[in-house]
Amino acid sequence: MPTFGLVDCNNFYASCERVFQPELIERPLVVLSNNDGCVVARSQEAKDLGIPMGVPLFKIRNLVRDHGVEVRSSNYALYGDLSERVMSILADSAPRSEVYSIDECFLDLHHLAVPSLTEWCLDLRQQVRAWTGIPVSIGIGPTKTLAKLANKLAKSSPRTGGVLDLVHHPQWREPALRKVAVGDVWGIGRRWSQMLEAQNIHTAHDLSRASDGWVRKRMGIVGLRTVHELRGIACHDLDTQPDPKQTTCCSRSFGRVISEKQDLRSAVITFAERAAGKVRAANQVAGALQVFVSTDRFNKAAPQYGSAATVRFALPTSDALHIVCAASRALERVWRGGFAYRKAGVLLLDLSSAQDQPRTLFDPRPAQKDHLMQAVDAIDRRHGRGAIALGQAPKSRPPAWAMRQDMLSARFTTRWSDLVTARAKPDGQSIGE
DNA sequence: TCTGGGGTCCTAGGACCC
DNA sequence: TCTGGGGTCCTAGGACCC
Repeated sequence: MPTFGLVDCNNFYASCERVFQPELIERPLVVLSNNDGCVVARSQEAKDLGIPMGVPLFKIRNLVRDHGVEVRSSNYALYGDLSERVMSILADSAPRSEVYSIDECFLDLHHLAVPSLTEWCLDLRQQVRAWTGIPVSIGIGPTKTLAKLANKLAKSSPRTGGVLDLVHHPQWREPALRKVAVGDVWGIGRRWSQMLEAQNIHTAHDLSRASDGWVRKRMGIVGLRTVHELRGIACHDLDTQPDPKQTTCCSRSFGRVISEKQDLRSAVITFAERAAGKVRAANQVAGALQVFVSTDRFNKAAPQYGSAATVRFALPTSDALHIVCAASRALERVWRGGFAYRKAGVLLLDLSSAQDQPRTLFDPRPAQKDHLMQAVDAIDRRHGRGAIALGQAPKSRPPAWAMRQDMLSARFTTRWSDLVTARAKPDGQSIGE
């Protein structure tokens, strides 16, 4: 029987913050989205206070004040780095693995010759914890969907010790399905959850017993796969070599609204440069570009406007000069004066590998241009993103559209200046700071 | 006052072709 | 009064994920 393991970091962003700020341990802690807008991660203590996922910070101000909740801005440099460390341990542990998200990894545990898979997973948990400081839970199932479900239960019931195996304990499968709400099943989002509840389907178990025909009609082939997976029929294999990306995006909400074309332009140009950098890092080229802008959708009093424009390149490119020029032209098409803009973004579309591009007889890409971009990328790698920018990029620092990040912790692992220092106390007894 | 960013897949409908 | 069938490609929108 196929045996999938799902390793999921517990309260990942909150756990990352704690690794280098031990004063946060056992305290209610939330991490915010960009612009310090919504709660995107919570420590267990914060969950216990009833702080929901995704709630805007201003709606829980009283809770934060009354319970001394610690608040941090998102620190993706830190989370990304710790994620890589966790994932490299996991990749070494199993013959095949799939990094599914910044805090999740599927493992192929099928051919693992160990006496007890549960014991083996408990050891792996310990190892990740000891080497990175990050706590994880592990669910095991005959399908990815059941591994996800087992993981959820492993995390929520302490007596599992953080590991639940539904492959070698098939008798636990039905009770497990009965315990999980239908909306918590992997692949069942808000809309389908509402629809299913209205049909008296409340748990994963109820859903697993729905008829194929009905599911196919109401939820399409995607929903049917989920139902089959709940029954133990694997529809999704491990994706060890994820397909190269088809699109890449760089977009932001601004720290405040913007009405000047020049400010919007500076944002769009910066996003275009960053998106171009991402595409070059993946050794890809883009066939087209889209710029989108919008006003503040939450401010019902203000006049609303949103638009997007697409520009196709004559030849696929990753050259920042081409991409910025195209973004600038696209902005001319979507810009309308008299609105307060809150968000903009640049999408690069139709990505393909930089290698297998057909060359044309009149190829307008001199090799020198490639060298210029390589130099730009090298400088950015050495001195940090944005160290070098096109002449069109913003001069004001911080730019008018800058994000709010008022509670940012240090880049403990990716910046020399942010390293934690350990120092022996004068009495020589203990290590502090 | 204050509400994230970056992706994937599927489906339906229209344009167009033979 | 009567007006094909089948295919592809493209796009927009809707569902989902973290």
